[in-house]
Amino acid sequence: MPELPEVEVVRRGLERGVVGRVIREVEVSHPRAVRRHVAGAADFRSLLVGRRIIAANRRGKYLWLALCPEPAAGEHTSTGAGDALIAHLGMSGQLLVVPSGSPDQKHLRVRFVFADEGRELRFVDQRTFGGLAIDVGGAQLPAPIAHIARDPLDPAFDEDAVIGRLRRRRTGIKRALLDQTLLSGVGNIYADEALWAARLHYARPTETMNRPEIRRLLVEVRAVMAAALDAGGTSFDRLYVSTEGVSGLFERSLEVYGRAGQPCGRCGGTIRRDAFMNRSSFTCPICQPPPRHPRW
DNA sequence: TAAAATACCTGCAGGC
DNA sequence: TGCCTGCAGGTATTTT
Repeated sequence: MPELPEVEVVRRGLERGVVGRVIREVEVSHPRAVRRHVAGAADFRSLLVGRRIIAANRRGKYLWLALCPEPAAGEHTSTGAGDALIAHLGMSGQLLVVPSGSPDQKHLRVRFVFADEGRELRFVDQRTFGGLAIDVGGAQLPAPIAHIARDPLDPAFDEDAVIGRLRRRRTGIKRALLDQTLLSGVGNIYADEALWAARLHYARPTETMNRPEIRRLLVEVRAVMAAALDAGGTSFDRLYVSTEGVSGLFERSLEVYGRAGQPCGRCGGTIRRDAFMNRSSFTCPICQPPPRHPRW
């Protein structure tokens, strides 16, 4: 599932594969893929044809391609300054840069053809939780994602401010980690991995945590994300791949996620799976004992 | 106002 | 073989 490291791998692939190129044609084959573009698929297409991509950016798990304010010569009318093509991969979205003419993927939703007739950009999404949209004038930071907090790998991440906000919450620590308005980029996999590394149970009430404890947790969040980034991300069932279609290798390094019934690599305890927020949490019951007064 | 619950989706595994 | 159920989970929306 794409979390911050996976999305960053994709962003780097887009930087290599599509930045600097002019879009010649856009085919939307599944309207749900552009449902967040309320003006519809035809408008989506008309805003993109003739535009040059000038940057590939990321905030948390959102990506956006900044578009040149001026259209390419002889092509479409400009819509004004710096629009943005926003992308979210959801659970199963892929942005692939592939040779034009290569066979369509089963769940191909949107195809981008470029004026240079080189490789195509394809948005492929099995479960259609992801999607694309245009934000007019949003090249710097699109309005629909302005509420997303900075991630722990962002140089402008304000750790002291995040610790303060986290301690004012009245909820469980994992819920807080997954709240993208508090800090972004953390999903179910890396939340479980970082909590294991910090020896914290997911139901630990945030208001009982002191500053050094939260700081130590954020160190582990950063460490697990950086290691995953080095490995090219985590892939399950090939639902996450890079823009070149390559799976990540971090699954081999997971300590708890998806390892219910197996021994903890630190203490030998048996890793357990609990239902949590309509999904799963994996913990070592010895390294991560539940708190006396849990907040789920 | 904050926190929690729910809806949105498809493919697959497992049980019967 | 075919049907059914549960599960995967990020985000927006609704409810408490």
